[in-house]
Amino acid sequence: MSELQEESTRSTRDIILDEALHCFAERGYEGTSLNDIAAEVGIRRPSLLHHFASKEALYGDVFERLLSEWLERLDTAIASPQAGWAKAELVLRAGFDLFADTPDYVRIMRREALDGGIHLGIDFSATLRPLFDKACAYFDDQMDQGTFRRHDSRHLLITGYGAILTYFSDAPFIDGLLDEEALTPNNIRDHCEHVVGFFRAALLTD
Amino acid sequence: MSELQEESTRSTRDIILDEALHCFAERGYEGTSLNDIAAEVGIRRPSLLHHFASKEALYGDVFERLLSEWLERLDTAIASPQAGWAKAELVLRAGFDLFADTPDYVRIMRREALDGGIHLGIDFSATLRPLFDKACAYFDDQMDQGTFRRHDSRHLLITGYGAILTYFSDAPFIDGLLDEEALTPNNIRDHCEHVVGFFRAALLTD
DNA sequence: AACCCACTACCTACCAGTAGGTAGGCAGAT
DNA sequence: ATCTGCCTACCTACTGGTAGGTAGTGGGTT
Repeated sequence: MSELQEESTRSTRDIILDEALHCFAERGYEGTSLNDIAAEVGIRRPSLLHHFASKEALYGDVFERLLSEWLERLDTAIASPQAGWAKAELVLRAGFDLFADTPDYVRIMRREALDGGIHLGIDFSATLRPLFDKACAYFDDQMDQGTFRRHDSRHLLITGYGAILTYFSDAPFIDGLLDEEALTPNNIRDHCEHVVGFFRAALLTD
Repeated sequence: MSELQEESTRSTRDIILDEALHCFAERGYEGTSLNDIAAEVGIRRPSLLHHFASKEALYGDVFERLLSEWLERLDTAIASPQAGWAKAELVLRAGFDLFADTPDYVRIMRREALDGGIHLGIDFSATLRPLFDKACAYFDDQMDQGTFRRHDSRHLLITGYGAILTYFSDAPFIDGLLDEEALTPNNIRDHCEHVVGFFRAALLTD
């Protein structure tokens, strides 16, 4: 009931964007046909192409929403006035919350990383690059000060990126390893606590 | 010259398997057409279908080779008689070498994890499950003995899996972050050393 | 009030191109 | 003479995209 009401208030364009995100995340760009998306929305393919010029344009818009939302949420976390481990933990948890809220984004992001961004006109690693460099500088600074144990900051960040993202992107596979659903709130929290504890142990010398 | 000679000695079937692996890894199952593979081999699509009953069958055979090779190489590493951190490091490095030798396998594996194994009749997480459980038992044992710092062994392994695999699977994306090619021997070695050092710092209390 | 006009959102019908897969023929090796 | 490996020609199903038509809406004008 409330869902119907919600659908009637959301614009068709937004509904299409949401369903397209889900389809692309689930089956990839090539694995998703415009018919699939249109069917999910409840309209015909030509009607969908009335709102978006082409499949590529639709995909581009989906990805643009992703990047802007991620940048916004991560930027506010990074801008926090804390320092030392407290700040690293805060950003780590912010990233975790972000991914937990938008697992479809994580999966589509990973697919794009796998494909090297061929479906997008833009080079999206360039978009995330400033964030990456800022984080590198922070870790280097903390390691210079002796707050953190010495590691190669760039490889450290890539390791962290992989450790967090994988849990969400490979959820179907992890389900099979854990014999339970990876993406339940409880299991997400457990994995978050583990990663935080793991990074704390690796970075702090106490 | 030597490549031509090599191609003439390898059976057509093996050449097809190699090219299919590469195409599937690069562009995914849906993103790869049988024409693409056939063209790479230098034959027509119907000739390819003379060797493999269908696209699914070909993909299944590619994946079967992957799993058997991985299991074989990891099993020998795991069966090593060492103990404590030495053994963990040995397995870590064995995994790294394995992935560095077969980056196409890593990418196809990741795609399958993303898709939840829909292209395979088998549940491949079940195939890797015994290895996973064995590794869990080892870490639990070491942590009980106090050799390693206490962590949740299952989440620890998933974190490690993500940290190592991501570097290879997302290489195109990481290229953009590092401003250099991720998969050069030098950079692979650097990342390996980082991951080993990172895990050592997280697991050992010294 | 009645009419007209432009506009939006949708539809059916169609296009060319490509997908995976099949049928049948042909050349060379055993 | 058979078998193997490849070929061309063809099939059906489906892809992204287009053409053209049709309801319904909202604002002016008469």
